[in-house]
Amino acid sequence: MGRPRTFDTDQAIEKAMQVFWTHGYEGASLPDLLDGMGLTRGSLYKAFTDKKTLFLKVLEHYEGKAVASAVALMLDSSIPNGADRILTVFTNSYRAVTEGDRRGCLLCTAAAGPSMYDDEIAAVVSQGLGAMRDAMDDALNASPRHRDLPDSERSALADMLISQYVGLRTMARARIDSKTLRNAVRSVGVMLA
Amino acid sequence: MGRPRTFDTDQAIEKAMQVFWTHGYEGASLPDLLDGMGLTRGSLYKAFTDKKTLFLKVLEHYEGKAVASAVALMLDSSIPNGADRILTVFTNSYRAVTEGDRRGCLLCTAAAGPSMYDDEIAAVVSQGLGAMRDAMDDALNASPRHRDLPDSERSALADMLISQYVGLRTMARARIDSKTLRNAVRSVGVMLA
DNA sequence: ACCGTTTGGAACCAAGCGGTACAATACACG
DNA sequence: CGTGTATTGTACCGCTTGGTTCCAAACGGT
Repeated sequence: MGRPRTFDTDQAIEKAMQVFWTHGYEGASLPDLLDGMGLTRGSLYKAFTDKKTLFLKVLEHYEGKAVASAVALMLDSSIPNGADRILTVFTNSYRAVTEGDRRGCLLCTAAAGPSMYDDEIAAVVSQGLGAMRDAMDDALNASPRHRDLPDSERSALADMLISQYVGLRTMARARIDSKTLRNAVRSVGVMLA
Repeated sequence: MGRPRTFDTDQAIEKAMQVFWTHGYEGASLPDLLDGMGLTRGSLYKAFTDKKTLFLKVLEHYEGKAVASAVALMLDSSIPNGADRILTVFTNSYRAVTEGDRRGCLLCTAAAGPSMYDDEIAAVVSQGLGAMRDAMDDALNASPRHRDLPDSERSALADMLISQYVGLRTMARARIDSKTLRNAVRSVGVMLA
């Protein structure tokens, strides 16, 4: 009963994700979101409570999409060497830049911004980055060169790789020269080889 | 002639730097700055024109201080092995966290934020990170293990290291578990050793 | 002592923010 | 075919933002 929604919720979240991805959390104003999502204030607040709640939904959506696909790639046993899987994630990040996508990673941008002072947002962001890190660790376990490292050392290497990932995507957003990014990825490859 | 300033300009910039460092550029409101600098709107705008101009001065101040000292460390020949100098920069970043300083690096925070859409700010930030990168390259030239690498490979390693640095300091700001940061630094040490 | 300049401080400004209230609207159901 | 209910669009809210203006007070030079 009652008037039915004229928009699809998931689709609206997807569009909101694009806006937040481009502008960041605090950089995305309500008008930006309304415009990008194609709905009005009333509908947005009815469906998503407020901006922060919407952002949390968007973060979940991002994790279920971008993060999950990176994680899946790193667990993909059709690439036999886990180090190659990790390198592919880095290469993909670089290729996004060459294809004109300088938005970087939504999680990494959020991690750097003031929105991290909010505990709920911080928790979701940390969780997403943690999932990436764990997948890297698993991938290292499928790498001949790293499989036999002591657990603590392999785990530490995963920590270094997630940090490297955050740095790379942050610098992509910062419009750092793409040669620098390319070389950074190349060196990751050399290090893992 | 005329009434003299009752505050010291450099000191005011130093205080402004603390505010920007903590809150980031867009996160620092005028009241935040006025409060932290201990002066009023009239004085601030008379002395520094506007917020953005003040931030540019602050960035220069930061580069002349924090960046310059990191660069100096990486060129310090009293530490014979350049790789050790680089690792010290990373260790120092980690130690800042253990000492309760989660503000990260002013440049890295700016790099991730929307202020990078301003060309003047982007230029100064890129220049600062570039100075760090070049110093890392120089330090690698003073490392037995890297001195004899082909130029392109050593340069690519410097690109990877600056990216690693940005990632580490971004994650520090993002309140990522300090063990993760410690392990990332440890792995950098292993990689360079 | 006076004059000119520049300060510090508060009042003020328009614009933009996130968020709310409410009337008009459009559909499902009895 | 109403009637009820949820959604929609809009006008509006209070607050904060960065930035300007104005003036009395404070000082240096003559």
